[in-house]
Amino acid sequence: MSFRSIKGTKDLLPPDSYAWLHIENTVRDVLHSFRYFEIRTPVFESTQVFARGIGEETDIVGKEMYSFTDKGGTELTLRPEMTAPVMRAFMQHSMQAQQTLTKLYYIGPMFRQERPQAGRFRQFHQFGYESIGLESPYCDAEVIVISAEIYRRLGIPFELKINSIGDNETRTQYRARLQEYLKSVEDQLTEESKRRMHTNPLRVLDSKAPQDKEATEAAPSIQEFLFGNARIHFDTVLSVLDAMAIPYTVDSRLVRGLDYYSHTAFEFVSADLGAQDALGGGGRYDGLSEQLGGKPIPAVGFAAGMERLLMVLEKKGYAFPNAPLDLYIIGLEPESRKWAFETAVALRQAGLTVETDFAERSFKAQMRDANKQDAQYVIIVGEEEMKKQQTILKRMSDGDQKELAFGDVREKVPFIILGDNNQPANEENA
RNA sequence: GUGGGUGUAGCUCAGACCGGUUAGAGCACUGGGUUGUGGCCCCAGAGGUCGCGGGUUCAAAUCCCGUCACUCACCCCA
Repeated sequence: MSFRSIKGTKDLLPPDSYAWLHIENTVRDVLHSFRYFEIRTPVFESTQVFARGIGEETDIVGKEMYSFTDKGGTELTLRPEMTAPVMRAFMQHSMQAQQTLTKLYYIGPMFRQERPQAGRFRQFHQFGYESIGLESPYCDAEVIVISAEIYRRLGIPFELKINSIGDNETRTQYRARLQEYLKSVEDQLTEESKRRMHTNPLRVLDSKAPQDKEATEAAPSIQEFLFGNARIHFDTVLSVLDAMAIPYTVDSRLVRGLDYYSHTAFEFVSADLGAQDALGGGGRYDGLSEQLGGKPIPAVGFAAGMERLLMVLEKKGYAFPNAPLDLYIIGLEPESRKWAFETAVALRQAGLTVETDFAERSFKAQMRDANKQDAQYVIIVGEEEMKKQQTILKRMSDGDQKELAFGDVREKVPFIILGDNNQPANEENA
C-alpha cells in the first residue's frame, strides 16, 4: 500500500460513521428546535477573511493556516474556523436587513496545519452556531444552553468555564493595568509571553507554561474591571445559567485565543479527553464585523469539535448500532437468486431494509450472514420453492416460520415485519 | 518547530533482553460438521516483503546504523 491519507487527516469508516451520524442528527434536532438554520459556505476563503477577522497575532493566523495562491494569483486559505466566514456571508448578503436576529448553524471540516496528537487533526470537523444581530445577554445564554442541551442528549458529561472580557472600555483599562503588572514580573515570563505582553497581554493569562502561570498568579482579575453594562451583561448571563441549573465556574483567566471576542467567553471541557480537553467553546464577538470592514454587528457563537465528542463517546463505550436489518432473502440457485434480487428491491420500496447475498454462498453461510447482520426475518427460496411458487418466511428471534405464496410476498411481508417492529419484545400472542 | 513511544496476518498482540530448523495466538474471513435452517461448539482453509534500506554474522523479526510512517506530549486549540 503506497498511498496513505495525509498526516493529520482521517478516514471515517462504517462503525464510527454511525456515531458520527448520531451526533449530527442530535445537533440538528436541538438547533432546529431553537430555530437555528444551516449555513454552508465554501471551505476556502480569501486569506484576508481570516487574517483580519481572527487576528494576525493569533496562533491560527500566525502559523496554522493552510494558505495557497491559486492560478489567478489570489491568496486563499482553507478555513480554520467558521465564525469569520459566517460573518462574511452574513454581511455579503445583507442578512441583517431581513430580520433582527439571525440564527445560523453549520457542520463541516476545518483545517489547521499543526502537529497532530490525540484529539487534534489537520482536517477536523466542527459543528457550531452563531446568533447574529442583538446585544442581548439572552443570546449569550441561549448559545450556552444549546450546547449544554446537545451534550446532555448525547450523554456527554462536561464542565463549563465562563468569563467576561467586557466591552472595549473594560479591556482598555484592564489591558493597561495588566501590562503594568506583567512588566513587574517580566523577567519571570517565557519569551513568548514577553512578546505577547505588548501585542496581546490578555493571552499571557491563558498560557499553560508553569513559568507563566506562577508569574501571573497575582495578576489583577478582569472581573474587577467589569462596570456598568459590561457587569450587567455578564451577571444576566450567569443568572440565566443559574435559573437553568447549568453548573459553571467563573474563570477570570479564560480569555480564549481569538481577537474578535468581547463580553462573554466560555469553554466546555471534558475530563474524558487527553491533553486536548476542550469539547467546544465560544463567546461574543461584537467587533468582528468591523474588523471585516463593515458596520458594527453584535453577535455571539459557539463551535465544538466532532472528533472530540466521538472520543468521549468511544471512551464511555457507547455503541451506535446501524439501522436494523428487517429482512434477509436467501436465494439458493440462479433462478431463486434472481427472484431474491427483484423481491428485495420491491420490499425496499415498501419501506423495509433488506439484504441479499451476491457471493453465491452456501445456504449455511447465508444463514450465518443473516444472523451476523441481525436480520429480523429471513426469506428462503430454493428449487423447491420455485416449483411450488411459495417461500419460507422465518422469524429469527424464535425460529418460527411459515410458508407464503409468491404472489402474497410483496403485500404481506412488509405488513408482518413492520407490525412486529411496532410492538417489539412481547410476542407470545402472535 | 522540540521531546518521548511504537512499527510482526484485515484487527488486537505474542516472539526480541538470552540471534538458530516451515514466524505464532485470539478475533474477523471462507468451507465443512451427511441432502436446504442461524447463534454456542468442533474441524479445516486462506491470509505475513516481520515498515523500508544498509551493516555485523555460518545464520537476523531478534544485534548495530540510517530512513520513513504512526503515535503521545510541549506551544496552542476544536
